[in-house]
Amino acid sequence: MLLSRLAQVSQEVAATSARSRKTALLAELFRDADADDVPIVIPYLAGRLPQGRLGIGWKVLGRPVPPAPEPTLTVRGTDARLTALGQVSGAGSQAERARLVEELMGAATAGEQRFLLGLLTGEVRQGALDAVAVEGLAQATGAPAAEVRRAVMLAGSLQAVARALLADGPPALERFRLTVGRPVQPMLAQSASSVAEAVGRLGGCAVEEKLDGIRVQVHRDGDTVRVYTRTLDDITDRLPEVTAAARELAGERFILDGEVVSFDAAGRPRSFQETAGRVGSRVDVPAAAGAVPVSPVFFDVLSVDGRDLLDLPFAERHTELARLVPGEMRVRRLAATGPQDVPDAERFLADSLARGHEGVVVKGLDAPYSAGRRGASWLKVKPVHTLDLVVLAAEWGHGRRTGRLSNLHLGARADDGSFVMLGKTFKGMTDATLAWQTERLQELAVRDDGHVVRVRPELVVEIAYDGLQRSTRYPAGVTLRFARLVRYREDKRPEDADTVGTLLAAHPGVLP
DNA sequence: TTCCGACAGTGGGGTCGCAAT
DNA sequence: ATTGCGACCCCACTATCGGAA
Repeated sequence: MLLSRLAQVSQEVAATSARSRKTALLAELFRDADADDVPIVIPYLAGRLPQGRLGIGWKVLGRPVPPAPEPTLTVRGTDARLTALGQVSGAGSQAERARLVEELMGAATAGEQRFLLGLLTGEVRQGALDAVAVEGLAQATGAPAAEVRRAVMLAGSLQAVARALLADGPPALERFRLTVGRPVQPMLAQSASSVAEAVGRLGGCAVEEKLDGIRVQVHRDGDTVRVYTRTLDDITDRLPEVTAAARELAGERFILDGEVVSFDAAGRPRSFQETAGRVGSRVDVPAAAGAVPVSPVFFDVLSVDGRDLLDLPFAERHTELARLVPGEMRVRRLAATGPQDVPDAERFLADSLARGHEGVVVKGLDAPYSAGRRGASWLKVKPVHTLDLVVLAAEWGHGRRTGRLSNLHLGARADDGSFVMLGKTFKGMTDATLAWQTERLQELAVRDDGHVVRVRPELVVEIAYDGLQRSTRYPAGVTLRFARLVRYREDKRPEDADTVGTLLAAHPGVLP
């Protein structure tokens, strides 16, 4: 298949807002593709590179290259060039990659160049990611969409399913079963604002401690253990403690779901930053493990001794989990049966926070394991803090926010009356808010460099956040975690904003 | 007809590893 | 040694489509 065809369809998909039309366009494209094209076509359409990291960003994509007059690039040829490009390493590699990019761009027509640029910079934005591709694939092959979706979750890969489907048709879906050693997309949680709300929505449920670490899926088949992240990357080699822990368990073949965290000598969880830094360390794992040892804490089991447990109710999966994993390696939990247990659940949440954890997850006892879904049967409850801060500047938005001031720079008051930047946020804004603040902030503008508009510090915003974390970037040495706008406080003046001092006092222990 | 679940989009901060300076 | 960049962890929230109620 020619790249120009793909670029053309991508543009058409982006031009329509109707999902049914997007699906139809993709289905038509898939019907014309070879099975071997599809593992490339699908990630390209989602704005993803099958190679993963390539080491090319804005800096390497520098100057424009004259386009080719006629389309000659094929999808597979382009992929081969990018694969070769990704394998360049060592001294001078950046220059060599830049040369290869220029060569590729020179072979592309103007339309193909636009598409490739979007692909390489992650700006494809056509409103069709994997979910729409699944629908299109179902339409193209006559397979039921629900079965395609399930196969994708179990395969952990849309590309693999697409190739099999286009080569062999709907019967190929049979081959995608839960398999030890092949990661599946993990089940995710939605948020609830309180324990009472969560319990009310779920009825019979369990309340589990929410640990602030790295989600892991652990597969063991005899002596072989593999550890995968939420995005299904294999991190086995970085976590020898997890492999050792999995080998201690009584079962020979299983898949467990849990969180990796680090506890200090006193048994309190280390901060997310410390745990994540440890898990990210690849070069000298023994040294990193010595400084910050981690422990797996499991909360679900997907498979044991060849039995697929995904469709069992959570209560039954937990029974299997308790049989396989000793209590000290399982997450703390409270069994609840309904609204009468809310006071117990609230005490459990308070206790979890006192122990240094993030909050709780309330889980319906009847629910199956919905791989890859942000299902309504797992509800996380975390405390939310709020502050009144001052808008110091705003950044021009991208994509659908082009032409709108979007990302706010947030400042707290200092003792001398100046303002200290604590971080940024673009979350929590409706289109009306965006329109209003674009107008209002431009009235207050003192400088616009085309990216950041600095303003007189006059507008007060109420900001919600999940906690304070250390920062080397911001002057106070701290920044807000997951800051989002609640509302503009037009009733407040900058002198009424919160101070750095009160913020630090509210979160003791964040700074040494 | 209205409601609501699922999806896509818009980016945030931190840390690590690699190459360039 | 330090700096810049990209990848990959954690994540909240809104708008929209289209099927369910």
